[in-house]
Amino acid sequence: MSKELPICPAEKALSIISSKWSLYIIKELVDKNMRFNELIKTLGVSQKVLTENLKKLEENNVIDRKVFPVIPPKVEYSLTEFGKTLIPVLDTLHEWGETL
Amino acid sequence: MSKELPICPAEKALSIISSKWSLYIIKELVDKNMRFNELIKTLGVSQKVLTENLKKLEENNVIDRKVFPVIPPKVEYSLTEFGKTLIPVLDTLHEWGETL
DNA sequence: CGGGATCCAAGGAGATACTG
DNA sequence: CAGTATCTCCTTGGATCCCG
Repeated sequence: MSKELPICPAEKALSIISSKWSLYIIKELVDKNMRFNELIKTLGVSQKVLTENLKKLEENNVIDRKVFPVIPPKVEYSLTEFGKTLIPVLDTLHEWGETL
Repeated sequence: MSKELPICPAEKALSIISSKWSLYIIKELVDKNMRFNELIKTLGVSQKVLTENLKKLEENNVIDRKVFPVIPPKVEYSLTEFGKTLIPVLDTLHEWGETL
């Protein structure tokens, strides 16, 4: 019954980048592609949480998921062109965070 | 046991603005001061949650809490000068959010 | 190797009653 | 009026096991 606030675009943006790992996932993908297990090892995140985060980022067209039909399986994640537009936004956050 | 990532400044920034209501609290305070009950009525947030959010924002020097020693009690919240530096950051988020 | 399924703990958020 | 205290969900994140 709380008042329905029109959802602010800034809130939509936050809903994408404010999960615990999305920031670091994106950071890893800025200058290279990464495989599922590479992200796990580099970030120290659990499989379940990484999967959830990747799925959410993919649904929002921030990252791309490329499956190589080989044995053993190989999946590479990368930033989409749209995802790259997020970088300066995160830089802004980063700069402000440094003043804390 | 997860790897201790050095906490990114961007993550610190997010920890401040990513709670459900902080964004809207700040938005209300951009152009005016607000009292506790005014925020409750305007935002439709519960007392407990509003209190928690305000306390967190105050601890991080984003908002100022001014108590007027009158009966009945009067408390006004406002953006600090530092808090105002957050506005362009939120604008950036807002703009990016619109492209979603 | 890249997940899916399940279970569990912790914290965020809401509703409500009470107080100086 | 401006909170505090309490109780109850619900959502996130973490750990583990399983499978093609």
